[in-house]
Amino acid sequence: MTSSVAQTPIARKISTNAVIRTVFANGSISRADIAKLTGLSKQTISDVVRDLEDDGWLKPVGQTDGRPGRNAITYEINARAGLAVSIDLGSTKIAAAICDLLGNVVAETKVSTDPRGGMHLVNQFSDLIAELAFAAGTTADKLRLVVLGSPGVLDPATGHINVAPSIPGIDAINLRQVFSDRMGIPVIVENDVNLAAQGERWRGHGVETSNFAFVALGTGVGMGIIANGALLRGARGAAGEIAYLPIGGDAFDPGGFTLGTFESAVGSVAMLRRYVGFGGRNASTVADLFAAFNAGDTSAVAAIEETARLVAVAIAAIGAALDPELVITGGSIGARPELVNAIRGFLPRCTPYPPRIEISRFGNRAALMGGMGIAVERMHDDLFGVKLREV
Amino acid sequence: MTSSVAQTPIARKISTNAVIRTVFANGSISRADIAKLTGLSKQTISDVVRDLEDDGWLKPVGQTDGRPGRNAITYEINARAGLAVSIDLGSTKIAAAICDLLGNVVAETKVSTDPRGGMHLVNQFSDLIAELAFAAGTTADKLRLVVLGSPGVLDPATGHINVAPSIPGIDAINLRQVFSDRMGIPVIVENDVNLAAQGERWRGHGVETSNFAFVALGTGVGMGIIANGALLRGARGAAGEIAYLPIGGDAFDPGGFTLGTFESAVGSVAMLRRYVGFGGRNASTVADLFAAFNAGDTSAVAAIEETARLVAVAIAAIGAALDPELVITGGSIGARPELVNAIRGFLPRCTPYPPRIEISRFGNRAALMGGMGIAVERMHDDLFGVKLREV
DNA sequence: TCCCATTTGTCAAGGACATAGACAAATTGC
DNA sequence: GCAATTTGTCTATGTCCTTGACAAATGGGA
Repeated sequence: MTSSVAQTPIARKISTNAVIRTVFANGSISRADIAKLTGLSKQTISDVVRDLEDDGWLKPVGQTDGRPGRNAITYEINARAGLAVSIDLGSTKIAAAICDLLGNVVAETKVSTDPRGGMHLVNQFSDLIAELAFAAGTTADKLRLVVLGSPGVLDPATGHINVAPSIPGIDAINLRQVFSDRMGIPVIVENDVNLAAQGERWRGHGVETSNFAFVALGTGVGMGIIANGALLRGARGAAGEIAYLPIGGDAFDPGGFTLGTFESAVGSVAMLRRYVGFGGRNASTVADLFAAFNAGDTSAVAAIEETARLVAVAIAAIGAALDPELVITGGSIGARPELVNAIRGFLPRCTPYPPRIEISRFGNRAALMGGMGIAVERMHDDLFGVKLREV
Repeated sequence: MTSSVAQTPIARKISTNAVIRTVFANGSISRADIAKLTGLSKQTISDVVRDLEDDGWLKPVGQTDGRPGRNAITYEINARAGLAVSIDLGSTKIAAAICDLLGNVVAETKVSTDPRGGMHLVNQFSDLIAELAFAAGTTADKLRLVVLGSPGVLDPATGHINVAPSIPGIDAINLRQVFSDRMGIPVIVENDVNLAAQGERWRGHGVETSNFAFVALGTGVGMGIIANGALLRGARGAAGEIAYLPIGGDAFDPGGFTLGTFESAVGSVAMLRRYVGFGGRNASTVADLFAAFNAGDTSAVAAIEETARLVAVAIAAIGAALDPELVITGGSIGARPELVNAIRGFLPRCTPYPPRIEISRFGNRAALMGGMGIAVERMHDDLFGVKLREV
């Protein structure tokens, strides 16, 4: 960066941004082609590319040839110029990865969650990051950003995790603040299902659409919403908390009220209870239940069909409210094709405009992917974004 | 505008935008104060203000005095420099208004809808606009934009109204295109409930919040959603079509399926049928029903309570999906405080985080207000907006 | 009444950034 | 080897913004 005295930085910022975006979109490209694509003059492009190369963002990678005329030097993004961390905090496992400016994974790992929770998790995160940095051939001080996915409801403004029943002590500290202070870099905290939705938007089934929902079905249930191309968090960060949908039970029943009417009806506990209720005797886990289903156990078939019926009604409700083009399912139950096929069967019978249903492309890495997507996007914004002065 | 050869227009555009926004936010203001607020130099402000005054956007209105130092000339937006039309097309009435750049209503009227529909409506609109323009002391060719609110589901991309059962022939033509060609200015078509939500966001109960829903209850039911501060339309423009919520009946019942399960349970027809079912004999209209309620008719009380209970469940479902801070109710039924108070009573018993409930500030003018809000916003964008080149 | 501090708004000089066009350098095809 | 083509730099020019000097206008106090 030229150390200008803040004279007219905006024009150069816009030009720089256009150049970077063009290189991102086209991969290896010559200055002449950048000029053609951006509509800026050759001179301006040469100046901007020189600055970007001096600062390490771009690097020359080769030459054109085979066509008449002088050969051009081609440039690429220097992917290593920006590294960030994505962490998916689960109640039993922590997954973490380092990715570069282009979103390539340069190191990834997975460990058991420290059951003591609270500050012990912060220690675990920073150890994990040091290991990953070493594996990636760099050091932690070269990292620019951490995105942390966590279960629970969190305040969109402060990042404080208000409710996270499955992880002890995490709502007692401001995890974002503490972790950020420890690392010395910004930390973004986001609900894990919201991250999964972002992951699908970034490189999964959601790349083509701006309106979809990610529905996670497992021990608990949750939803991440992409609307108008952006994550929808709601007023208190509780958008997509479909555990409380008044479906599958009496909304005024105090039991369903506290646990969540819908979660009480379709969570893994409910499925197994339903199986037993139908006379099933061969399953004590959800995996057993699906095995029984595939073996033709009529109680298992009935339990799964009934669950699918309720999920279809929930998707109908979501469709009436949000009109998504697509619903992506994930989680230990939501990723089962047996269930999803059953849902696909019920859906057109309870809503006139059924959305498409797909199973998550990333399985249990969806939240990790989403964190990387957010990290890459945020790095681009921070490094090359054009911010108009707020009046 | 100086007729520059597209050299570096972006910096001046940004400065112009900052000046205009500052004058909008502060009303009558001097150039020196604009400079202080924007952080731009006095010289730049003088240049920009001169251009804006030459082009008619700003006008000098007075002088400061009473303080030491030379008096400053104060400037204001020339509100008349931009006029737009808002039309609310209903099945029985058409409301229309002309507003200026500041959103002041300069002419307003209301007529019966031409029952022949289709092209006859386009004729009616253009006649109406000519009348309004005359009343406002101007002519139709001075108008910049029309915003038209209509019932029905419309395609966000083309503006074509796909479903509008209560208005004949309107789905057979591309109303936006035909009307726009007739008027020679852009026409924006939007669902009327969406417009009502925009109206509340602009100058109603929604000014303080970025996440709320407008629920219209009347002959039919509908919802407009403001999420992250913007209207949420969904993939097919059907977001908020809560007629199809699987609440108040069996979602798999073919009857409720086609008409809409929720609408079949809480629309005005359903309310009156419910009243009769409870033994009521003194109401043939919704107004009668509320009169009977206020007279202590137990059947009316039961019918309205049951309706409120179902609406509360629907709001619980919407809350679980969207987490709005506020739900605004409107429409002939939704505007009744008797019903809304009953809803307020039920809501905390069926959801742990009940949103606030308010009755629309604008009654049956909500959609008209929303149209004006969109028109003003769009005029600002068109006239002073900064558009970066799309790479 | 007069003078001075204060504020407004213009003028002049200078820097950053963009464009256009000329031109040298490099490459392919005949 | 030469012409055509393409790349990338150099030069000239113009817009836009900033800073600092300065004239003009005003209120308050001696």
